[in-house]
Amino acid sequence: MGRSPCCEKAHTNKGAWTKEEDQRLIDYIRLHGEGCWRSLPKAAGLLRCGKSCRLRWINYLRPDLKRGNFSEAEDELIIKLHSLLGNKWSLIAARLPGRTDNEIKNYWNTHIKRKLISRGIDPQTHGPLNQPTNTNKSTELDFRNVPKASKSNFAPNPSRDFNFNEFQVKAKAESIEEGTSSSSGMTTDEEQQQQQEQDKYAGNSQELDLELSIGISSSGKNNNSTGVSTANSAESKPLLDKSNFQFLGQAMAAKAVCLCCQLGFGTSEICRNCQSTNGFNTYC
DNA sequence: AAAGGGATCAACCGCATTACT
DNA sequence: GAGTAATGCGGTTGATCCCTT
Repeated sequence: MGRSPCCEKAHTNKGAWTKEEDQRLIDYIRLHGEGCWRSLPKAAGLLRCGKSCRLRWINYLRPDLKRGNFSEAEDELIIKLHSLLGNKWSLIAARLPGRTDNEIKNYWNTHIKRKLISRGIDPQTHGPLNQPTNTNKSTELDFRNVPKASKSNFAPNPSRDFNFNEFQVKAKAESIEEGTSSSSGMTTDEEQQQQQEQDKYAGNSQELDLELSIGISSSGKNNNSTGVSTANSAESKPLLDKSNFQFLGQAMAAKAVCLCCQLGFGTSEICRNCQSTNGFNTYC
């Protein structure tokens, strides 16, 4: 059965908001607060659908919004967050106070993409340009492509978290190593320049403490305890729901090796933190 | 001054997920 | 558990601005 429309389209305004509409929305939210967007337009006397009101408030009218140009630091932060999170604009926006997901998305598409391309960096993969997009390595876990995050259940488990930054830095280092293999057809000078940009970029990644972490459940008791989270956010949301976790599990199972070793902190299939009993390995 | 084209950004659309009954 | 409503998110569109010719 199809879903009913979110609003009575025949009786709603569309397009740009007028000052009067803005004021009505602001006044109403000041009095009653956010929430129940579906009933808000009627209550506020607006001929708009709830979605439209919500978007207008979040992206434009909210008092805590920071208007104006993005700073260089914000640029770099967005790039780094995007390399970690992909097009999860809402998650990225959560780490940039005063900026909205829509704003960041637009800014990415209009400015940062070009900036990265001029640096010789692929905006989607954050690897060198002209590199085959297929990163089909069994040991590589690409969280940028996991399905949309779920809001349910998957609380981080600090005791078993690993540092996502270290993971990312290693991934960067690997991609740079590949970039040096001179398969791109660039001249040596171009390669050197690109390499310098990438080195700078990878170096910055190390400086940035995003406190992004991934937690792996150590017991079957609570299978909701696994997730990637943005740990320093008051409203941090886990990135992995059940299906994502399945993806993660598959990726790890693709090569039976412990997490430390997957991340390059160990040299064999099992590290000192793993347990081996009766021929079965329990990976850390 | 006008036309054309690219850049920008607010707003919309459709889908996914969650909450509720 | 199934169906429906509400909300949130990411991709896309379209109006407007600005620069170049």
